[in-house]
Amino acid sequence: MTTLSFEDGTIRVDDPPDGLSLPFLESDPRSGTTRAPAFRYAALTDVLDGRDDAYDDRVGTWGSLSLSTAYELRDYQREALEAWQANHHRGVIELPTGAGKTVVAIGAMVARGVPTLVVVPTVDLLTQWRRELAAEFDVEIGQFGGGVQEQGPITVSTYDSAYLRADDVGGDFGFVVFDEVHHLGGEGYRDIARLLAAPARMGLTATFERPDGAHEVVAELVGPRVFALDVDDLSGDHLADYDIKRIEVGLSAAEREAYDEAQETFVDYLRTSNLDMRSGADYQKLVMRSGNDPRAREALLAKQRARRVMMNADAKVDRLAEILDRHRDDRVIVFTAHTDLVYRLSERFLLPAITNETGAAERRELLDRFRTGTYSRVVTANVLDEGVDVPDANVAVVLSGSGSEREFTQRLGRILRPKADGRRALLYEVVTEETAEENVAARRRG
DNA sequence: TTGACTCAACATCCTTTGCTACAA
DNA sequence: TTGTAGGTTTCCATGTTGAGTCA
Repeated sequence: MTTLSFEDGTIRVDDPPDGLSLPFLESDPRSGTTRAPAFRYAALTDVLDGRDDAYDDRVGTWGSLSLSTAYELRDYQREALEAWQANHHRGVIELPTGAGKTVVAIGAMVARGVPTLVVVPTVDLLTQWRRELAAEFDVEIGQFGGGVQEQGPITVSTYDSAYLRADDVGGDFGFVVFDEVHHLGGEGYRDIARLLAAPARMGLTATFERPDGAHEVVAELVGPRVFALDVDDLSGDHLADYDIKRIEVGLSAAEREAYDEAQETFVDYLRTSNLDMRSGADYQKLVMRSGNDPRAREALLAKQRARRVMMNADAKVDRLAEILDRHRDDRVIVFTAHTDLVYRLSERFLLPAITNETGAAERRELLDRFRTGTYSRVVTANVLDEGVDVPDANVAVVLSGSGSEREFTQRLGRILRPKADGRRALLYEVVTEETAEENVAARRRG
């Protein structure tokens, strides 16, 4: 009889029925068996069921869990859950930060009632999920990551640990939830989803699409986007109303000279080297050339000098002074692109700073003080963009940033938790005029 | 257990012009 | 005609994280 079993991230098929031919089924001459990548398990059983072939399934033996929740889903959360269920328990749900993605996943766990793996990008998120799940469910919550390797009926794992464990435990879960699922498009991380057999799959993110197009890979591994709401769909109702104010500043004479000089070096190289610069891929080409072409390298370094000048312009610091003054009674988060500037601002305005160099303990204490109101301001580069539970603020100042739509959405999301007094949130975007930053800013606004 | 360290992985990185092939 | 997409061969720098190692 045909037998299916999980083996090292694959589904091993012994004695396949006659005439069974599937594009993803490969014979493995070394062991004399037939195999499929584990993530094809659901498709494989669908075909076998359709053919009325009797088979012995030793993969889907994870049993069931009896779970219940006290959560009352909001309308849109219920819709999201139903859309996912209607798509055979696969797919990505796109909801803005603060819209309660976790709750949707909890609803799905209750509905499925099978051992579940939750995969998250950071240890911080791992802790949050564990806390939430432990409060909600009466089962042991396991953990892979942060120095702990304990499997439970429901287990929360970092992407890194999941990558290391997937071929081993990939047959133990009937449901997998990928938080911040856009990470799954990364070259290495996508293997996690390939090595898991779980037929039910849910991806959660605020920004599904990736500039490199890898969301298509994610859609193949987890399922297509089945439900999406953006910030504007929920603002005023479940999220705070907000305004975006764009402030343009100029460069000083010295900065302008430095910027123009560097930019000219860059553009000049493009002109004389037959290099079009229309997409990220073209930029990548320049990077490759710079490996053995000194002129290309010089052009690239010049471009970086120009970026530094425009993103860290002195006038931005002056403008920040005014903004901080105007919002003396508000809770403000200041974002930059470079850590240098974070420390410069921290010194000048006596702002608590958080960067990658800030240790875990110090970071926790700082955010705690921000939460309780001891601090009303904080300055950071990219640390607080994602995966950290950031206390509520109502004013964000984006002094500089990348052209990433995702980064912008995440930063905006930091001020959108509904305000008790119904106040509107406010995001300042400070842009250096007559520089490439105008393009950068346009790109991130989609 | 903690802290300092190293390493690997991931993400971003984009001028203003013309050319070609192809689809609508 | 008009508009739009076009294709790929290991990597300049900066920011950030998780895992692993060692004291």
